[in-house]
Amino acid sequence: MPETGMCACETVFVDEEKVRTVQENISPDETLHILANTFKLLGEPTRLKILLALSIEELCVCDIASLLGITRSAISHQLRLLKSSRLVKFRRAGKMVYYSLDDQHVKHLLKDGLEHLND
Amino acid sequence: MPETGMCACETVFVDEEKVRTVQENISPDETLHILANTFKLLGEPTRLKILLALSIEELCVCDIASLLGITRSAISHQLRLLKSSRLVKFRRAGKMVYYSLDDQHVKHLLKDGLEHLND
DNA sequence: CAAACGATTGAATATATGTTCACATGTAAT
DNA sequence: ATTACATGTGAACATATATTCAATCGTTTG
Repeated sequence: MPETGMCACETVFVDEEKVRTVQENISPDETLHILANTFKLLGEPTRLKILLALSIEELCVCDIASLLGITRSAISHQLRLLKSSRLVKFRRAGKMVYYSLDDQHVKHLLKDGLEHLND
Repeated sequence: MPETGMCACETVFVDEEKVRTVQENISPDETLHILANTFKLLGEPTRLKILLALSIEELCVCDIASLLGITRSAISHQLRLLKSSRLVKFRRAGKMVYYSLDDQHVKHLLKDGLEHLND
C-alpha cells in the first residue's frame, strides 16, 4: 500500500507520481546535453578567462596566449571548441585571426555567474 | 617601433597596451576559479539534470537516483559536490534526506542557459 | 617562388573525474 | 540492543580532456 511523501527507494514504498511529474516537466535529454555542454565550456578556467577577455575586447590568438601564459596551440584548441558551439566568432585580418564573442547570451551568462558569487 | 593594431606575438610587434588593458579589467584569478567551478558543476549531464529536477520539486536521493537511472551512491557523490558549493541544500526527515536548490541564482543560471539555446 | 609568421591540427601524455562496488554511518522501528 | 533501510564515503577503474610538441596550412612579404 503506497504512502504519500515517501521516496522512490528499493522498498515497496515508492512515490511514483512525484518522480513521474518531474520526469514529464524536465527538459528532454537532448536539450539537456546541449545545455550541459555550454556550461561545461564555461566551466574551465582557461576557457572562462578567454571568454571574459573577449567580453572586454576583440583579441587575436597571440594576445590571448600572452594574456593567459600558455601556448598558442592550447588556445587554438580551446577556441576550436568555443567556435564549434557558437560561443565565439572570428574574422581573418591578414595572417591574424581575431576572435570575439558570438552573441550576447554568453555575456549575460558570465554576468549572471558573477552575480551568483555575491549572495 | 611598435605599431597599433598588432598582436602580442613573438615578433617585435606587440600590442602590450591592449593586453595590459584587458589584464587590468578582467576578474582576479580567484574569482575566476570560483566562477569556473560553478559553471563546471552545471556542465555535466548528471548534475545538470539533478539541478533541473530540484528546480521543479524537492527530492530525496532515491527519487533522483530513480529519475536518472544511476546508483544512489553516484547521486550522493554528486550531491556532495553541489552541497559544498552551496548550489543545493538539504533537510533530514527521518531516514531520508531531501534536497532542494540553495538559492535563486542557480535557477536563473539554468533559465538563462536554456534561453541561450534558442537564438 | 621562397621565406616568414600566425594559426591550426594530430599524436602523445598527464591529469581530472564520473561511476560502481563494498563498507560505514545515522535514524527508526521492533 | 538489534535489525532495516536511506544515505554517505573510500578505493578502484574507466573515461574524458587540457596541454605540449611537431608538423602543416594560409597569408603576406621579400
